[in-house]
Order: sequence, then structure tokens, then C-alpha cells
Amino acid sequence: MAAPARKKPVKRRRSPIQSRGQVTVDAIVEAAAQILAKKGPAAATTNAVAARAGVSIGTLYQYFADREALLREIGRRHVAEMQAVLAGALTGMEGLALPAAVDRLVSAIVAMHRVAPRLHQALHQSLARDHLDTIDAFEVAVEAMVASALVGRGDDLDLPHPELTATVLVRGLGGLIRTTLRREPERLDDPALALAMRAMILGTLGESRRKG
Amino acid sequence: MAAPARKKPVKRRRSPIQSRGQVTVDAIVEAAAQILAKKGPAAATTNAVAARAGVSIGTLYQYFADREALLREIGRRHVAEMQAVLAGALTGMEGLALPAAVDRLVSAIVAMHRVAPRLHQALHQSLARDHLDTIDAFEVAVEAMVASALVGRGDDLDLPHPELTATVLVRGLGGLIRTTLRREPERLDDPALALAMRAMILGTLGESRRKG
Amino acid sequence: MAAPARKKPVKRRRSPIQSRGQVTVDAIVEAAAQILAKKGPAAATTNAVAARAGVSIGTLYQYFADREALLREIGRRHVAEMQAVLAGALTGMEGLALPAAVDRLVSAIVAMHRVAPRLHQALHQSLARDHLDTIDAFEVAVEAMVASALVGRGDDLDLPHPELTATVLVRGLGGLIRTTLRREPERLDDPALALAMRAMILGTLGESRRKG
Amino acid sequence: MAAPARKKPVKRRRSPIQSRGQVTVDAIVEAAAQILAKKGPAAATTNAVAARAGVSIGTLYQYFADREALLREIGRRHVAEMQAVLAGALTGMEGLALPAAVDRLVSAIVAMHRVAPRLHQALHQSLARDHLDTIDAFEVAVEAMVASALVGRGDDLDLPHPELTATVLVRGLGGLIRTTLRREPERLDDPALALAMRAMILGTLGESRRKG
DNA sequence: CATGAATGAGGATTCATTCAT
DNA sequence: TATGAATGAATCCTCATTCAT
Repeated sequence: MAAPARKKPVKRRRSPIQSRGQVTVDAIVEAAAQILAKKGPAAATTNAVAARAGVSIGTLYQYFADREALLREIGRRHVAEMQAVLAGALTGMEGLALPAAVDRLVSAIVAMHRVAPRLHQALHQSLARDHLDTIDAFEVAVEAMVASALVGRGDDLDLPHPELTATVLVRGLGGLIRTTLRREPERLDDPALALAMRAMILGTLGESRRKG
Repeated sequence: MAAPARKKPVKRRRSPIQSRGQVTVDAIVEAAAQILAKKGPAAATTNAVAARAGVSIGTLYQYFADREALLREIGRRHVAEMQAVLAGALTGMEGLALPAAVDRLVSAIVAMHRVAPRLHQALHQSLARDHLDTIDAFEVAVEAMVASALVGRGDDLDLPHPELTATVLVRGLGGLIRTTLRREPERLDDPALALAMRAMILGTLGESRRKG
Repeated sequence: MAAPARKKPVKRRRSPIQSRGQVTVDAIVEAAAQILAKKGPAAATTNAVAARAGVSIGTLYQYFADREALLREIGRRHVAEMQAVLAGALTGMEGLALPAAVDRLVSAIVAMHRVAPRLHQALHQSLARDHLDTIDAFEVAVEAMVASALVGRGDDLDLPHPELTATVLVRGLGGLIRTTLRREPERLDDPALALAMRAMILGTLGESRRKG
Repeated sequence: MAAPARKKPVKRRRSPIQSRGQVTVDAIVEAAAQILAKKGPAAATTNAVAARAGVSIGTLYQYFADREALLREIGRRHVAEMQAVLAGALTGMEGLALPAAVDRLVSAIVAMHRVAPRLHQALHQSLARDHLDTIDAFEVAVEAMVASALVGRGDDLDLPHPELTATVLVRGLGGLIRTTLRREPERLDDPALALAMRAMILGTLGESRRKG
């Protein structure tokens, strides 16, 4: 088994304010993320991570209480990156007409999932159920974001349950993208798929307008 | 007396010719599935499985070449069960009008995902990429099934790319259901969600009719 | 968290950079050699070796990729020791008359085989055929050495096929000594046996001189 | 480890006088010998032997108290076969002149070692030190046989210590042949080697005649 | 007598984690 | 702080052996 998770005591370790430690932490996190993405959770042993980061195993434990803590930190950073990509891809959507806005949304969500799909999956595989919080919280936030975007369009798109619609869209699109990424990664570049996703969104919005 | 020896992976193990053996195999598979579902892959050690099944570890290895083989068998059985549920929930759909048929499809896919969601997730986490075949094959089959159902409706639903639409629907719906199952399992009983899924399907179908 | 995973055999292990490590390695090798010699290969389990060496099993695996690697290292050291003994026992043979030289050779080969006969046999029993290289290479080297010694004596001993004669002598003498060591170890001190070996060598040399 | 050898109690099992059992025993012994010879001691597990013999593991234990007992029986039969070959190759040596007799002896001993060299080696590897008796006894007998043959030649070969000479010859020749068999099996057909062995014997005999 | 399912002690190996230097 | 040698519980898996049928 990879992570026995022998203990509960959540020992905090120093949070590096000095740059020296920050560099070290970054190296460790980066090394772990790379191994995770390239070889999967089983290969991401603490010793392997330390070796690839060029630090000793002792140093790793100076900054992370245990393996799980390291994984959680990776999750945190991964989510932050997804968020940044998403935010970037969504800016200036206010003025757009609905079809253009939908195109924008589609490509934004696709872009977000492209950030580091292998890492994304590896994190899902390696984090214990009780530590997916960060990722879950992000997904909730995305749904809220899309919901408010839907509301923001006003009468243009008068939806009876915008949150619900947002949930369906975000989770549906997300699932579609993740499944595709796992089984046919190259297909994500197929314009036909983008069109189909667009149709799904537009159709769902249109259909949701009348009855909820 | 001599040295151990690393041996070539001879995968096959005895397949039970006595009924006694079949009972044992079932007990093992059942035990493993339960542990997997309740405590996740890390807890499903071969020893734990044997103990819960009430057999010795040696017996487990009499029927399964290694831990992976056991997991694969569980995957096979799980998929078979999903398939059975899906097939059962889809019978007699030919005569139905589109909205009723969609309702039927939605509840069928939901039912299918309800089979053993924790186990489903655990299998995805534990099986190495090269052993998800069985599950992947099933998902492909479901998409094909839905595609042919779409084609089968004829002019009623004249779609330019029925396979693509089926893919989008099945993966989208699947992702939506799985995410919901993981994060808000009780919500899957919410009629509002069912309606929203219906809207998504109907909308997607309607929108896909014109441009592909 | 994730599944165990069978991994590619990465053979190399840390080679000690601190002297502490060297001490540990020596202790492990020494312990293994002792068990091997006293109780045979079956008793030389990695756990038993670690215990006798006074280190944990983990430490053993820090220095040896697997059990075979440890055995091979023992083989290497054993051969080195035999070589040293042989070289020591053969120095200054050039000036000697043939009978004296033969006496010297006999006692050298006997001494070489006395180094650690039980270990010698245990190694032959435990090493897989593909890892007897080191030992075989040494035996070849010994034959070559003796062959060149035979050639070196010049007209004094004009042999038609010195390599062949060396092979016969070394293998014959070796087998004689090993068999005796195994069945009647004390007899190796019997001067009569030494004389008989001498007779065998001198006789063989004499007889080989004419026809090859 | 291959054979834990957990116990000492030498439980006798039925010795089959009826032909049915004899056939079974033969099948088992034959199967074990083949596996031993082809794949080495580690592959000769009791289950593998039973499978190859076409009987159940239970049946194997009906005839052999434990794995060691089976190995010992194989040893016994192997030795008997060697003995038969040796005896056959030595018949009618009385009338021969010394050189011809020596040729005969050489080819007899070579033939004896050719019987089943892989099995021979496997037996040496797998039998615990305390169970090599049968093989050792045979070797002693061979030495005695040769000694008496030497004595039998009378004045023709007036040796001061015929037993010692026989020992040296038999063990030396044996070692030479076994080493060659292991390292350069094809070379045993080389006529030059036969000549060299002949020279060794003749020379040894000649040299031993004067001083012992 | 034969069968083969079941047993479980024992062996090799891994890896998260600690701690003396 | 950093290091890396050392730890040992935990895991997978094998195989000689038993015994109910």
C-alpha cells in the first residue's frame, strides 16, 4: 500500500517565510507533482520525491508533517492554477452575446481541465476521501461562478433555477471532459467535440428557461 | 533447500471444479468488494480480504494469481451488474414518446450508477491504467447503445452525428451523476435534479438537430 | 492510498558514502557469509541475515537490491580472498626446481580451497546459474595462471598443450580437494594425501610431455 | 526458501508392492527428476511434481512422507543408474593391457557422469547435507571398486597405496568431469580431453609406483 | 486409495518516518 | 537547518502439508 497513514496528530511544520525555505518547498512540491503526473501515485514515494527535488528525505519532513500534507499542498497549488486559468479565460465575458459567451465558457472549462490532467487524476487517486476538500471546494466555487454568470445575463436568459442549471452544466461538462481526457485525450482538440459541447450548453440553457 | 527464485508470471490459477470452490471464490470477491467500497483501495489488502471472507490467505491465492487479478474480477462482476441494471431499466422503450423515453433513459443511467458507487470509485482508483479495460469497454458499449437508440428513433430525431451526441450525453450525464454521488449523494433523489437532467438531454438533442 | 504496484527492477542501491555505512555493509555481508557457511543457503534468509548482523531488515535493503545481490557480493569477496591466498602461496616460485614448485602449487591450491569451504559450497548451491560468473571467472583465471606457469618453465617442461594440461590439473586437483573437504575434511592434513597429489601432478606432467 | 524442512519425524509410508502403486510412484519420481533436471530445485515444488506426474498432491503424500523423502528416492535411483552404467562400461576389463584398461576406465567414468548431469547437480543443491548419504556411499563404492581393480592387476602395477591412488584418481577425475560438464559441457566430447585424462591416469599410476 | 480445497507459517521486499550527527 | 542511515510495521505471495470427502 502506498500511504499507510499511521497517524492522526496533525503536526504543523514551519511555514517558510524566508526565501531559502520557500525555494526548497517549491522544489519538493514541483518534484512530487511531476512524479505524480508522470508515474502515478504509487511512484510518488517520499524518498523518490526528495531525491528528485534534490534534497534529503529529512528536509522534506522539515516542511511537511507527512506524505498526505505534501499531497494536500500539491492539491492546493493545482487548484490555484486551475482557478487562475479559468479566471483568465473568462475575463471580459460580460459584453458578449450568448453564443460567443458559451464558446468562451466551453474553452475556459476545457482549458482549466487541461492544466495538468494526469496530476489531477493522480490527486484524486491518492488523496484520502477526507482530504479532497480543497478540490471539492474549488468545484463548488466554479459552479457558483457560473451560476452568477448565468444570473448576470439578466432577462437575456431568465432561468428559474440558475444554480441548478449551473451545477448540471459544470458537472456534466467536467465529467465529459475528464472522461474524454482519460480515454481519448487527443479528441479534445476535435472541433466537432467543441461544437457538440456548445450545443449541449445552449440546448440545456434553452430548455431550462421555461420549466425548471 | 536452494535459493528462492524469481519466476515468470504464470497468471492462471485453478478455476474451481467443485461447487465448494465457487462458494469460496464468491466469498472472496464479495469480501473484497465490501472492503473496497467501505474503506477504499488502501484497506483492501489481500490479508484483510481473506480474513473478511473467512478463508486463509493461501486460499485466496489458489483462485487469484495476484491482487490485481482479484480486482479485475470485481471489476468484471461490477460491470456485469451495471449492465444488467441498465438493460432492465431500458426495456420497452421503443414505443415511448421522446420525453417519456428521455425520462426513462435518465432514470436508467442514474440507476446504473447507483449500483455500487463507492465500489465504482474504488475500482477506478485501484486498477492500473491497463486494467480498466473492462470498465472502459462497458462505457463504450453504453455510448454505442445510446447512439443506436438515437438513430432508431428515425426522423423523429434526425441528428447529424448521433454517435457524437450520444458520447456527449453519456459522458456528461455520467460525470454529473458521479460527481453528485461523491459530493452530495442524497441529492440524487431530488426530483428537481432529475428534471434538470431531462432538460439537459432534451435541450442537447434539440440543439444538435440543426448544426452538428 | 493507491494500489501497490509491481515495479520495474531498479537494481542499484545506495553505496555508502559515510564510513558508518561501510561498517554496516560489512556486518551484513559477514553475517550472511557465516549463516551460509554454518547452516546452508536455506537458512540464509534476509531476515536472519539482518538479525545476525544486528541491523533492521530495512537497512539490509538499503544496501542490497535483493537477496541475490547480497549473495553475489559475498561471492565477490570470497573469490577475492581465494585469489589473495593463492597469490600469496605462489610467490617466488620461479626459482624453484620442478618438484619443489609442484609442492608449492599443491599447497597453494589446497590453501585456496581451505579459505571457506562451507561458504564455497553454499555459494555454489545458492547462486542461480547466471550469477556464478564471478566464481567461474576466477576458476578460469586460475587455470590460465597455471597454464602460463607451465609455459614459463620452458624446455624444462616442454608440453604440447599446456592449457589443456593446466585445465586437467586444476580441475582435477580442485575436485579432489572439494570432495575430500566435504566428505573427510580432516584428511586434507594427511601428508600421504599431499604426496599422492604431488604424484598425480608430476605423473600427469611427465606423461603429457610426449604425446599431448 | 524452497524446502523449509519443518520436521524430523521420519514417517514411513506404504511401500507399494502392488503394481498400481508402483506405477504411481514411478510417475512421481520421474516427474520430479525431470523438473529437477530441467528447471532446478526451486521449480520442483511438490505441487508441480504432482501435476506433472498427473496425480493429485494427496497421492504424492501417500507414497512419500515429505519432499525430502522424494528427493532421497530420486537420489537412490539416480545412483543406481550411475552404478549400472559404470558396471556395464567396466565389464571385461581383466584381460586388457594397462593402456586399454585406462581408456576403458576413463570412458566408463565419463559415461557415468553423463547419466543425468543436471539432475546430479540439482540433487547436490537440494539435498540437505545429512541426506547426501546415498550419493556419498556410491562414491565410496566407486573408489573401492577402482582400488580393487588396481590391486587386481598385480605386479603389473605394484602400487604401495592402491586405495589412496584410487581415491585421488576417482575424485580428481570426477571433479574434472563435473566442472567441465558445468562450464563447457560440449568439451567432454573433445578427444583431446580424453587423451589428457588418460595421460593423467597413466602418469599418476606410474608416478605412484615408486614412492607412495 | 485418490482427490484437491484449504491452511498458515514464513520469506522477500517496500516505504513512511525518525533521529543522531 | 540539513542530512541520510536506520527503522520496522506492513504487504504480497509461496509452498509444504493436512484432511474431509
